[in-house]
Amino acid sequence: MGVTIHDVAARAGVSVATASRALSGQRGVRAANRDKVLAAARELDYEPNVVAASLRSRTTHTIGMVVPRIANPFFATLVESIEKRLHDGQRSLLLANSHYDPDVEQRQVRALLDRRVDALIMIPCHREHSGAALATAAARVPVLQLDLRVDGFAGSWVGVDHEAGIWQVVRHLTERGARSLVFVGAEPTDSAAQARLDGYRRAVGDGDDVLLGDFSKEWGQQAAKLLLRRGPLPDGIVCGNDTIALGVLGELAGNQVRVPDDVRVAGFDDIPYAELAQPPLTTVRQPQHHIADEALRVLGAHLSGEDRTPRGTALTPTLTIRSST
Amino acid sequence: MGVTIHDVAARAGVSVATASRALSGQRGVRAANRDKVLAAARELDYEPNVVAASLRSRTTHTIGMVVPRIANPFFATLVESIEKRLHDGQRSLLLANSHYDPDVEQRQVRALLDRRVDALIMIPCHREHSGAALATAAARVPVLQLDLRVDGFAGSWVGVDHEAGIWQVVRHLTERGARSLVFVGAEPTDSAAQARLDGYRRAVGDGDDVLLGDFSKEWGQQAAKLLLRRGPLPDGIVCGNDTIALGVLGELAGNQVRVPDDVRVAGFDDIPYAELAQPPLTTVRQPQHHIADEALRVLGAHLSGEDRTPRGTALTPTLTIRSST
DNA sequence: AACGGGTACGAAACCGATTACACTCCAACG
DNA sequence: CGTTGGAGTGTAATCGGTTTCGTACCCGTT
Repeated sequence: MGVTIHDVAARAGVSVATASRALSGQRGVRAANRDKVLAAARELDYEPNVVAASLRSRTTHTIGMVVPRIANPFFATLVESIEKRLHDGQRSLLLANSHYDPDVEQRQVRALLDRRVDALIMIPCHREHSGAALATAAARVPVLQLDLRVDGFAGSWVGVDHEAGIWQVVRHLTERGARSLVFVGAEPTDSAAQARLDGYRRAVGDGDDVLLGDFSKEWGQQAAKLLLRRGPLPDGIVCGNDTIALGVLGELAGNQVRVPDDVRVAGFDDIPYAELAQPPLTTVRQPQHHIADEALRVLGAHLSGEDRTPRGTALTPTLTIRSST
Repeated sequence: MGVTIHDVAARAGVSVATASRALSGQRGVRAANRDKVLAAARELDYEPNVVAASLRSRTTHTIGMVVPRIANPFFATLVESIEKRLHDGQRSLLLANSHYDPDVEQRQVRALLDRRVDALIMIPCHREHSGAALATAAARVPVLQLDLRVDGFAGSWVGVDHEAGIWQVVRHLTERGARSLVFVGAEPTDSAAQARLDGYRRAVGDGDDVLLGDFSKEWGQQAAKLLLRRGPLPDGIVCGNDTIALGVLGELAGNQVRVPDDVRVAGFDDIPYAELAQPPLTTVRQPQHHIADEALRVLGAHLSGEDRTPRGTALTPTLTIRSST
């Protein structure tokens, strides 16, 4: 069952070695022979067995990717971009979800390494606890951290400058006349939460007002309730991401608070639904396609062995101003 | 480089055959030997080479999945559910994106087959043009269509009863007193678009009013503009999916049309952002986790060889009523 | 004519597991 | 007491490619 390279070689009247070389496009094969092999392959409808090739050549043309939550539209867009570029380069994507659990993440990394992926792209779900998994992976294959990163891990990373993003938001709100601000973010268990919080604190200076939960719409709703109960609203609410911001907007709308008249609200990420919110959400756009491009550029350099020196690349996000501010 | 099963066998003082049997948990190995092998494996930090095992055993413990668009939150949730269940069953997921292009889809299917996936889960992007890819795949491995399906293809399918969903929406709107309805859907290139359109036409009967574009927010906005320009609004707008509905809501809000007072709007899918819309969107909830469960149940039966008879499973979606109606 | 060097090619080793097959041992059975 | 049968084990074949290595050949130099 199944046509093998032996059949192709036999039909072309050459050895399997020559057939292999011809099929993989190596030089050192006379044009006439190469054509015979390719013709034979076509006639027999030959489908190379990638598994066998992987075993001998020790490369699977497969990249592993571990993501905290596939269903998060920001990550999903990133996955889509990466997958497209891999497919264009004849590689495949083994995708795993960590569910924001470092233990699951560790198991997923192990599973991917067992499958002998050529490299690993990881969005580490925890600033500290993702370190172990990342280290074991890095000992075997090139590893790239995407978007998030692990504290003190000396490996490559590609993402955006979260601090700069928050800085832009704060400046924008200040220019619009906001005097009092609140930051509704997430506990800094991952590096983005940390960087955004740091960015906010540095931008605002003393007397900063900060509420921390997680990156969910539920937390946004809850935080908005808290703010409403607490007394007079601030002039502006800086949210740790768009999902929180959407939760905040929803809760405010339910309480007849007008945005941006009564309070201005801004998010982070520019997920597709930010634009569709009522009012459309001012947010910080992450250049996901650039991130994906850059990620595969760096990873490609690591894979080809040209340049294995760890490299951190921070792209600058851009403020997207809409009517919520 | 790397510990092989030979090293483990040598250390345990048994043959590689016995080591292999012990490690894969087959019976026919004396307990004492099994323990020696497992101990040796642990001591040497043995990592089985899955690629070699796949070559010989002709099974990769890998499932391929082709999705029209990963970034679509509905599909992303489905992918996440499937991935979780596969991981629990020690399998991995090779993910591919077709970008709604049957040619790309075909190439992706080929790539997955080359990688010798054990089975294929496919959300076929086109009612007709996806048939060829699906057929070539089905000739080699068990195939399951998810959510969408190909006309006239006699293979298994798991999804929801789209017609019943639309039917529920129409009845709900009618009960709320809506007399005139419009359907804003997508050209029926995929089976869901087709089924939802059919469902609407059947539910409403003659004199139905239908606008067809694609499943994007942009089309929703455009359709809303069209309706506004056209004259008096209908009592209710039935949207082909939530993304369209969100586009419609956005455009209406920008034109001071009140929902649900002036016009009621309903969507389909219940993506996470449906709840966050202003007003929160009435929609048809697809039971994605049930779909994933059922999908893997059917696929599991096909894989184990117990039951290879094609099976279509239509789950019933449930209407989720929110303030947009 | 002898030699050096590069190209083309085939035979065979190799990647690291699984598994077919043969064999031994021992308990159960007639 | 011989026979049967199943459990346990090892040897070697096998999966289907890639890659190493040796050889043959060709061409240009000395």
